[in-house]
Amino acid sequence: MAGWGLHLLVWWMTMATRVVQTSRQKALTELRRREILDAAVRIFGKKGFDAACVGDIADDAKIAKGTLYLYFASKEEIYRAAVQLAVQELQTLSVERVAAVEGVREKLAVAIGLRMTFWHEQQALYRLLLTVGREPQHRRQTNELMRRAQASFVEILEGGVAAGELEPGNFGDVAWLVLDMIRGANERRMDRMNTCTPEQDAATILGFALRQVGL
Amino acid sequence: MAGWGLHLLVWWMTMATRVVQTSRQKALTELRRREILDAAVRIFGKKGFDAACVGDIADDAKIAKGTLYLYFASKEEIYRAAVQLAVQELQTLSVERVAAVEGVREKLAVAIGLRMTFWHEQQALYRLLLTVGREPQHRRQTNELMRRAQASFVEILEGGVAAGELEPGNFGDVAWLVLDMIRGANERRMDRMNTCTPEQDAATILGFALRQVGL
Amino acid sequence: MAGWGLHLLVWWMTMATRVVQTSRQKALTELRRREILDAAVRIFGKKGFDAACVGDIADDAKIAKGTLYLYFASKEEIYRAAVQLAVQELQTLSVERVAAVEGVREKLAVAIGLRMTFWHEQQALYRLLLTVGREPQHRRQTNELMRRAQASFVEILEGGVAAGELEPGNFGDVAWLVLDMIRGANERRMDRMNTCTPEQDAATILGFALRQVGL
Amino acid sequence: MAGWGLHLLVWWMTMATRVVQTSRQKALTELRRREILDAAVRIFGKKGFDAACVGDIADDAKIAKGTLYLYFASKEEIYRAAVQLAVQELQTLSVERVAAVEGVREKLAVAIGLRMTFWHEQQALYRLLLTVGREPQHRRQTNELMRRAQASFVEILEGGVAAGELEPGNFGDVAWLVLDMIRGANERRMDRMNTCTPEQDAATILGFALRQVGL
DNA sequence: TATGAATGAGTTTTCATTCAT
DNA sequence: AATGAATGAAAACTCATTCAT
Repeated sequence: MAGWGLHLLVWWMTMATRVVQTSRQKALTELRRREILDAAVRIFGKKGFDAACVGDIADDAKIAKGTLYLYFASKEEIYRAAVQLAVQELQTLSVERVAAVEGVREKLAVAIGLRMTFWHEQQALYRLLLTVGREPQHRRQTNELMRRAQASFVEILEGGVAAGELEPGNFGDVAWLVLDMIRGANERRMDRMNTCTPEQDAATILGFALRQVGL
Repeated sequence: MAGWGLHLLVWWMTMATRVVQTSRQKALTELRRREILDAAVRIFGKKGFDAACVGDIADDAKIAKGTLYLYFASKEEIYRAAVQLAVQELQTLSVERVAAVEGVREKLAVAIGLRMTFWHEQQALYRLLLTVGREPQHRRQTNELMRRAQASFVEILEGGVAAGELEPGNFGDVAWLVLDMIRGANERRMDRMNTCTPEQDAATILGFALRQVGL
Repeated sequence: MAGWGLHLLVWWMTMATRVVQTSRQKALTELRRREILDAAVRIFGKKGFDAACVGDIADDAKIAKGTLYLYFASKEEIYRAAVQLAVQELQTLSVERVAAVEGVREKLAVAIGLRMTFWHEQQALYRLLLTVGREPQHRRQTNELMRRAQASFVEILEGGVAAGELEPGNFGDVAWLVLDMIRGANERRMDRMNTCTPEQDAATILGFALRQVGL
Repeated sequence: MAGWGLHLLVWWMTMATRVVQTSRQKALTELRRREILDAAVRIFGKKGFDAACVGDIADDAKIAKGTLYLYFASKEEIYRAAVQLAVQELQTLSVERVAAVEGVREKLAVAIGLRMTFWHEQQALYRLLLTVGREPQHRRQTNELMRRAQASFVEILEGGVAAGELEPGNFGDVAWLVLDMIRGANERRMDRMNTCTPEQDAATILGFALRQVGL
């Protein structure tokens, strides 16, 4: 009974301060979404999509289960948003860093190195992509991300041709080669089948890539 | 009493046919197991481990749900058996075919080509490995299989050194390179991101590999 | 294929000797039923009615599951037959032994002592009555058995009145008293809450009973 | 910023109502648990442990199957809680009422009478103890309860010795006698083999008991 | 907006009974 | 008469999602 009276009061005060709230609200909402996604990445990465349950994510994010559904429409949605978020970050970072250096060799080194260290630091998220991302219902999204990553490597190599540093060639395959190797090295490190540092792996992969394009 | 004589006769004949029965029975049992595993591969491959339900597999195998449990103790068990079966087949085939040709170049070509076409023909099963095999609970088994595959490539390359066809080198990394690329090419074909034939892909990968070892 | 030819032959020989068989068959059938019931008592007694599964009983009886159903129509039926069998045995034995002695005191001693030792030796069966017999679907049968047992004690006591050894009284209650105590003592022994021998318990119960009827 | 002030106010009021909420919540939870246990007692008592299914209990309690599992971890747990609850109630009541009267004779009369009427009013629960309680998996818990009940009767009798109302004797057996008879009478009433009122039965049993201890 | 109790469809697994051989 | 593979109905339990507060 007292509960309701209080609720009404709160509601009234909320209304009264709505103008101030609005912009703050938006920021808070965004913050909450981030917290939830961070939790989701940790939990999905640890348990896989099906084995992870919404309650686990809510607990990890320190909110109630029902609250999750104020920010995301479904478990699926959470997954998709989590992946999107991380990949966008990587993509932005990559474009920026690659643009900051000169020469194919350097650009390749930066792009490969960034990917290796980024995923190394975001193991939970990478695991998520590896497992959940390969499941039938998420395949399409994952492929789209891969395609974009490949395109960015092709772009670097073609920039090299334009600058006269490189002979023209079938760069599509080389780009895939690089991505396949980054993925392999990452997985092996996560599964402890690989004792190199991310930097050493990056160097090896760069070496392989350069040899393929004749540098 | 004629009765006892008869009993003995019946007993003897029963024993006599038992041998026939037993072996026939065994064959039937083995057949059913195979049918179930084939169904399992199809269903797991299509839906992933968790999303696939035991009833789906039973339906696909055209038997009752309960019957499954006469042949396998659990869903897990079915998965493990399905993977084991296929991988054993590939491994045996690989060893045999590789031994049948001479020279590193040839051996590599055979090993890569076989893997590409084998998985091309067993797409459902490959999908199974890609998805289910990466889930946390199956990681260990999958890694073990990968490790064995890598070892077989290293062996081929070291055979080349022994035969004086190749300079010694760090073949471990090259072996992983090859496996990573096979995997990438396979996945892309399954996801229709790749329009080459398995044979063309195999050729590309062989080219990359040979360039890395200096042939 | 050979299997069928053999089966036909056996069938023919079976037909040919049918006359001889008939009576033996009956005896064999009865024997099998007994073997099954013995197994059932062991298994039901150990696990309870629901937890015991038909396969366990078949295994214990060293026959195939399907064969059970040639002798009994259902699990229920097996249970009922098992109880019936044992109780009939006890009843027959009791009547016989009680008739063999003279005097209320002696007859009571024999009836109580027999029940104590009988159930002590047939613990599995007793357990069966205690657990399964109290379940709703078996209540009626169990009650009928108890009623008969009570009647036999009343009969002994009334025989004493007729012989002038005892004053008339409400023997119904005393008879129940005796049965309740026998049951209690039996259960406690099975559950190791009681360290007396069955004979000591019988003596205690007899003492209580005699005091109640004024002997 | 007014905004922060508001937040603090809301936080404080939330805390303030939380105390009220919490205790109300607790009461509701306890209520639900009771409703479920009542339903469980009815259903278990009617069908036995195995035959009763969780859905039946949920239906009877007018909640969804899943809701049960918010209050109890398993079917087993529900059973244990139901028995515990009732027995605790009886035990408390018994101690209290027995302490309220003077003299062995009176104390015995109260203890026996209470047990007879309590179980008469709680037939469903008594049935539960009789059937489920005797099943192998619950034997231990049931025995423990019996042992405690016996001890309470022994205590009454020994109190009589201390007060000089009774000669010392082997009260253990007499205590079991009383419990065995209470049980027998209860069961017979439930099975309609007995037409006395609980009070008449109590009187009969008291008479038997007093005669055994020489009163 | 935040909560977490409630829901019920859906999952794996068991087992009494049947039936082709 | 004997077998044991096959069946499928049920059971216990889980969890994404909803909704009253």
